Amino acid sequence: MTIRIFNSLTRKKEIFEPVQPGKVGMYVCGPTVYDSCHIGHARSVVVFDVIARYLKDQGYEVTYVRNFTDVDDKIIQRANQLGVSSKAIAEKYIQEFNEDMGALHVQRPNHEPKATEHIADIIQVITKLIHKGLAYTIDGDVFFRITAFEQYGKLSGRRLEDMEAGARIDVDKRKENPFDFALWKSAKPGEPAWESPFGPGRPGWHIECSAMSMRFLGETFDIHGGGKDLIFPHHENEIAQSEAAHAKPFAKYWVHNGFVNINQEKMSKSLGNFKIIRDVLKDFHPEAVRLFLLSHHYRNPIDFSDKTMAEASSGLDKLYNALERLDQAAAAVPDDKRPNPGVWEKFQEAMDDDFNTAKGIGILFETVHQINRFLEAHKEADAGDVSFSLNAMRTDLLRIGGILGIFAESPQDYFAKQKTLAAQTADVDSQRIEQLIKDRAEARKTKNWSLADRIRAELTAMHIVLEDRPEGTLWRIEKP
RNA sequence: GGCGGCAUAGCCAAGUGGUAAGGCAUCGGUCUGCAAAACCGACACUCUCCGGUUCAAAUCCGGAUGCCGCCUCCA
Repeated sequence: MTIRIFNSLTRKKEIFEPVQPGKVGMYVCGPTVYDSCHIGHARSVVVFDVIARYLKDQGYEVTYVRNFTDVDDKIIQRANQLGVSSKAIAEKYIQEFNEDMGALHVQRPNHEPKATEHIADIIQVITKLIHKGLAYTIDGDVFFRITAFEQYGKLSGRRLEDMEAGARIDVDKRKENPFDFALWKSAKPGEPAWESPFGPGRPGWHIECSAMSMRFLGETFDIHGGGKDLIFPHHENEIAQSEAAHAKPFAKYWVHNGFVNINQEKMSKSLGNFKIIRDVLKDFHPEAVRLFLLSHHYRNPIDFSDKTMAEASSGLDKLYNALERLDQAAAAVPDDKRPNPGVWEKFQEAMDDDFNTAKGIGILFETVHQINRFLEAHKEADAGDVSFSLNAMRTDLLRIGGILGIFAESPQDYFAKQKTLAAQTADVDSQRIEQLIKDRAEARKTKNWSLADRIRAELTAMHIVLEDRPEGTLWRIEKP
């Protein structure tokens, strides 16, 4: 099996060949922990979660590292506003992050380093850069000298000359070049600081990833990931620091995920259209969120809205329905572990092509369709060969679910949870509804259909939908 | 000003040379006292427009139009 990955560095799909055969080192930029995580963070984390899961499934020994930036201007600012320590802010939001991602069934990386726990590593890299003449010190600040790294701009595809024309930020006049960036920021009153050979201070943003990736993955590793917005300047600067310091290639494959828009608008603080993960999870099942995020190719932008989420949610219902039918049909049959040639292989093919989860999900639905057709055609059948293929289908379905991070629940639990979710979301007088349903049940018992229908109409006007089942009448809020 | 991306049915979306996956919605059917849910079936002679390359293009090249992102903290 050959995996092909779109490499942002070359802007081409390339055949994936890890530095060490059979092993994958993967570093993904995690959040700066100064606020709650939004759906955009979720996308990045879920996308790389799936990539890690898939590589592991394919037999690679994966070392997955995702950092927390826990010292930074925004954290300090937030801490000062609230009158607490930066550390307290960072810890609060790291915990929130872990809760949110846990709720989304995200598997933990092998290492989740924090910048503040690797100050020594960071100082070491900076020292090396200074010794090599690639960085310079001014009043306790240390800057990287970008002109000393000839290939600067190779990831983002921009040249220094072009950028200067568009620069519209206040330039620190002390710097040799306006695009030189801080490796170390000298201590200021009220800010966290560490001792260093260059004086007390704290690390700049970019250097932590160079230091920590080297600590856990070595000087050259396989996959470096993050959101598209990190390409410049963050990843560009990481490359400059790391390759200049070690004189070796940094990451082989650069993988960047696209943005999440909200109702076709860019999500931003100023527009006030941030969607916090915990709010989304109040309305939707975590696996519906995953299915939504993975229904689009990871490099394309996606639009988050009630409509698109509701669609993903319906889709997940359909998948769980099929699983439930399959469980019932296959219940009496001994499990056969033989793989079903076809379904899993097709899914694998999709994933091998730059982790095309959207295509993979299409295959999932196609399979569900086949299963339903089969079940319809063999309603009475329980013959051995028939059951065998069902079992194999089920195995494949669950294996695919294991990559996408869905089907973690039994269909029964899933539908129970969906119902609770719907009831919580809606503001209804459930007592009154229950009473009306009781009245209708009476009417139906005496075959008073006209009264029964009147009650149904009344409930419909209240946007309540009824489902008469053998075990009783269920009700739910009409889907928007 | 520089760099990059995208334009596929009512909507979402996959598809980088071989004759348009999948989902949602809609319509028809099975089921039901009627419904709902579930399932089955139907649903793009065509991929923004114009030109070119090719036996063959949604897919490659050139141009036009429209939308978006990055160049500043940002997943």
